[in-house]
Amino acid sequence: MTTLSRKQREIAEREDLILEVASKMLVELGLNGLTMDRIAERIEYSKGTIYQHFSSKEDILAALAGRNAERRGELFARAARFDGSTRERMSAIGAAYDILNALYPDNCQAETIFHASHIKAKMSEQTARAVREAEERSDAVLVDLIIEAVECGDLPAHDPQTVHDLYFGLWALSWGAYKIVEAVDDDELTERQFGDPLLALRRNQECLLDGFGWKPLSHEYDFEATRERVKKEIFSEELARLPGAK
Amino acid sequence: MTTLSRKQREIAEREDLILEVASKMLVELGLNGLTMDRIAERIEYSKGTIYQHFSSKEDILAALAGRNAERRGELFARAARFDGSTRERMSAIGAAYDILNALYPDNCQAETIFHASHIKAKMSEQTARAVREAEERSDAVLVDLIIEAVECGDLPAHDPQTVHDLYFGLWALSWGAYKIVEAVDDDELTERQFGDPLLALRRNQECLLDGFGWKPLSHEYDFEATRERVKKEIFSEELARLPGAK
DNA sequence: GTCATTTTTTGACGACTCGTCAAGAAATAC
DNA sequence: GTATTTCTTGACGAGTCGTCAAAAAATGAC
Repeated sequence: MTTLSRKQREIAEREDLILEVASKMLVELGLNGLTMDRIAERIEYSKGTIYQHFSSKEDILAALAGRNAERRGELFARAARFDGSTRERMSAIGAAYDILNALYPDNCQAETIFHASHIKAKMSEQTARAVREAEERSDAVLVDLIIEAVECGDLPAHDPQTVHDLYFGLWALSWGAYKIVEAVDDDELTERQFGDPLLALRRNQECLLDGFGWKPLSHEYDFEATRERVKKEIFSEELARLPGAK
Repeated sequence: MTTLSRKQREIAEREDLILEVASKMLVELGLNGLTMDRIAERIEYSKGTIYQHFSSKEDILAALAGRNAERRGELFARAARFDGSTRERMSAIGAAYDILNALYPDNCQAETIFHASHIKAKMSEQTARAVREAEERSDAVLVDLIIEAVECGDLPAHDPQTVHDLYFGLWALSWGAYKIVEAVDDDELTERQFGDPLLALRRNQECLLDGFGWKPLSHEYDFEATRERVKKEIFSEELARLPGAK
């Protein structure tokens, strides 16, 4: 019994190792730079062993994407439980998204690559569904909070589409902002006189919510202070693990 | 003389042909499905000939990206000349972006892939610069309009960062929205009960501009009507070329 | 401890890709 | 009609993915 579970532990550990190495390699060298031989070399197992864990390169991508979606769902759920107005809780989810990107930038990129490339077509329906379900759990937190805001009167909804629109808008804005930052080189960033894009994102999120009329509006309330509270009260542990934090 | 120019014409035509075939193949089969041998087969020339036009697969991507940025710049410039308030002209640019995506979805995707993958690293600085410059020309139209709106008082700017923030926000929102639509499968789209994502994008754009206080606000003015005017007065030719238009 | 059986690991292999370049084909010059 | 230049070709080396027979390790029986 102990022998068997030890073996299982070893297998699980190796799977983690593969994913860890793969996600770093992906960011370092891009999708084409991520090769099975190279992974095999770094984990000091042969290629055949990797194929016992994952059926293909795409399968590794899917595992990374799913893992990231799981984590996002967990962070979002914790953020949504923040003690404050519906709008403050939405800001908390914004903070959670920032933390996810700060803590696991490589896995966030992996999830994007998984969706962007024609990778899904190459995989089993089962694997694709697992990723999708994790993403749906994460999305549901956002949608539920918007619905709650409408129901309690914080967010006016003359139009039944409002919930969907805002959900889509926040997603597009936040995800788009992070992907732009990744796509644009560092030297191009300074060349185009960008300031802090993450600060710009926060301001745009608040303006978007203001535009939808979600109370309290940003000039009536200090949501930057809320973000600071969120970091302390909910994500202090995660922030401590951040490279920049000392 | 005529002989030489005929030859040059042939070469230019073949270059167009390569790019056309490549962009379609890219959307159809993804970045990995786009192979030099396959392009060669479809254009009925050998691989070596392709390499006389483009130094690598990445170089083809860069050409597609540059071409798309050029076209965007032209469409944006025309939209910015629309006869109306600064905010109406911004909606016109929104319409221009929609038209670009509708007319050349493959090239829009190519530009994204160009930025997303680690492709830039594999190219000559010169080629990368050409793409960047085309993109800067396109961006400048947007930024100039925002500056104009601040100067004429339509857009309040208590903060000097406003111009940059709004530019970044509009970019992230619009680009993010289109990429989400691409990334999500059609069946997933209905499964998640999405409505029309392009309508959702327009509403979010208006709400974002409202949130920034850009006059006139969307409840004071019918910007959907403006979009219709823009389509008729500026982009009627492009719209006629759209597959859906009859 | 030894040997048989099962499980795990390995890396050589076929099929495919990129980019090159010597040799062949075509166009041009004389 | 021939010599020269220019263009085009596809076989090639290097590198990739995923497979699978054979080797190695772990397990079980005595």
